[in-house]
Amino acid sequence: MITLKELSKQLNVSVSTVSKALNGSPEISEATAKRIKELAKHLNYQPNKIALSLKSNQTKTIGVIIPDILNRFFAKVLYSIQQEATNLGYNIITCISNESFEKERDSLKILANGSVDGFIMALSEETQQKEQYDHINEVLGNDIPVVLFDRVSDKLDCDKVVGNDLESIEDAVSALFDKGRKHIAFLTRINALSVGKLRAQGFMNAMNASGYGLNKGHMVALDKSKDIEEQLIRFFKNNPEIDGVVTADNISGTVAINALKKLNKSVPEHVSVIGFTSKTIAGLSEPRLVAIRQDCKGIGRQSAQLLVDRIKSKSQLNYQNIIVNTTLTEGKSI
Amino acid sequence: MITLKELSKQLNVSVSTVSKALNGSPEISEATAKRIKELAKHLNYQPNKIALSLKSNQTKTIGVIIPDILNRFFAKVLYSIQQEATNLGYNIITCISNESFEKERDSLKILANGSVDGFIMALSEETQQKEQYDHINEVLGNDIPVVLFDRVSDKLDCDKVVGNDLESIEDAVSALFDKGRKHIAFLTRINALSVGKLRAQGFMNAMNASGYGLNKGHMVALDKSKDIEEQLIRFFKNNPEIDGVVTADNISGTVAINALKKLNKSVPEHVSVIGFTSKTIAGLSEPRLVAIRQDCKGIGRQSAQLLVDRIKSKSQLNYQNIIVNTTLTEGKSI
DNA sequence: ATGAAAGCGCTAACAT
DNA sequence: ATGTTAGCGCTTTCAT
Repeated sequence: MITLKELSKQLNVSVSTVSKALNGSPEISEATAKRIKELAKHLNYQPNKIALSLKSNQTKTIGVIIPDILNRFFAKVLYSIQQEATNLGYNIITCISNESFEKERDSLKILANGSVDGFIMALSEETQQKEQYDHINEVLGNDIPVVLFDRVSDKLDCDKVVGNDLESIEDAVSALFDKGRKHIAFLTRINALSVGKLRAQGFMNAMNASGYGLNKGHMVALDKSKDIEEQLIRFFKNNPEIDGVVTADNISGTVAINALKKLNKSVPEHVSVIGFTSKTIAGLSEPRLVAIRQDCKGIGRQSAQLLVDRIKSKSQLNYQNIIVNTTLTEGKSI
Repeated sequence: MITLKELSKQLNVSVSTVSKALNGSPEISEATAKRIKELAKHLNYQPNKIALSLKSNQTKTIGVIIPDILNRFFAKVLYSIQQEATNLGYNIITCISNESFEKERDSLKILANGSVDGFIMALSEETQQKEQYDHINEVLGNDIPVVLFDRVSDKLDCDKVVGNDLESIEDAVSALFDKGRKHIAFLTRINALSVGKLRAQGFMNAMNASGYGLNKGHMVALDKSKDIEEQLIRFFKNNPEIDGVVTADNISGTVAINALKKLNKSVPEHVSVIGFTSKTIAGLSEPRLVAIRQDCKGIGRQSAQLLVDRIKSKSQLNYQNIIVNTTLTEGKSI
């Protein structure tokens, strides 16, 4: 690894001269500047990032903590964050909490030791259940900015980026009404999450606002530890009147289609189904699932921009709450 | 942020005394050590990572470069790397090359400026096509160790961790033979990749070794830019004798089942299908796809261990080539 | 136009 | 047992 010292030695000038020349300071004569730059290029000199960080007290890296990398939503947001961060001159350190409170807290603590300039994160499921946010407030209290996305909490005072979860489910239910469906089921595997609750609320709002009223028996909180398809088959058997399905998570929609098929109910002739998932997963079911799709790219981009703005402004005032719209993908399931 | 200096001031001792006390040096008397430790804990002192890195010339972080985060294989390996790295006291900085040579080269270059102690990476598709490895050899030449996994190259002299790609396809074809299948198709969307080539070779080996011989017309390199299902329907129509399918990538298996259904061929009665994918994706098809499954956890763990060993040993000798076995998942598609 | 020196936070060899 | 000092690689103020 080649350093300023090394360059200065080879050229018989001082370290500070080299530093200034390389940084384009007008103090240095053109002639020496040229010599220095040439040698630096020739030796492929790269400034030591660590030394720069120590000096400037900023690392130009962002800590990203996501609950689950196998979830396409988080994977896509992560990719988008990385793209935008790169554009803005930042690296990212990624930690996966695996929905665990402890892992989330530990990751936060480790990275808060000067390794990153700020955090972008979605709360783990366990954190949202416990409603314990001390670890995050401590970071915030240390003047390290945090941007929360998707999995957020009212109890936390910071910047946030979320989808329009509630409205998107309302719109989906409306779409089912438009197809003449009346007995609509709401399936969820994410009842414990903030977004899960919002989506459930959206369903209740839509049903209450309709003439048909809300039947709580048609809201199914699936047990993730058990076979989803079995649970759905049982539900559809016990509730044969169901002619429409809307789901809050990224897998129930596909499984619902399979379950209905096994009961000889065809989609969309007998039952219409709208899921909450990505285009790719929606394409794996037959017929193709109509899905509520998050703008992952938008969420990632906005989160990164918001955080970098916050890092640069150094102020902790006027926290923003950005809402990114969902879209309904094309499909054959309604 | 609280520093050693700050502690030393508050306790009226020197910085070095504080440092030694906190690091458990026997030079310091028990009494003062206790005082120091107590204040440190009380003030929640955390050693500054950046300063430590500058001093020790090691960052205790690993750069991980993967081609595609939406690919469950890479996502799982990434998670496993992170777990193992955490155990070994390392953080990870993740970069997603998005299958681009340039992005891969840039990421490597940025992180090689002292930001990481070593790399774990899978080559991007473009890199494997171009067979251009200068950027990696430069890093290696700088004595920064690199561990390659899955997407590797013979032209690169470094540690490697791969699955038993060739044998796993051979075994899958054998399993189809055992079911009485004779006209077996090989589907791939990853013909350009090193692993794709190995898997194709495995298919050819198996067919050649069998009494049935190899029909190259039964090997289909799918065009990723076009609709996969359409391509498959056309292929199955033109080759009605096909009674067995084995695939090299993580999505063709599911799509093949759907395509066969549309042609009123039932799986597994008329055609047997074995895919190359994760348990979760395999579970989304009806009937459940039998799949060759990589030991992602093993690959990640071994890669991390190998890299950390290499970092610690400081030697660049006796590169290892670790092979991690695949397994065949249960399903109903054969 | 160039260089010397201090300092970012830490460790460690070397005094005292 | 405690303190002084130098140095990791860099920037920057203050001489010269």
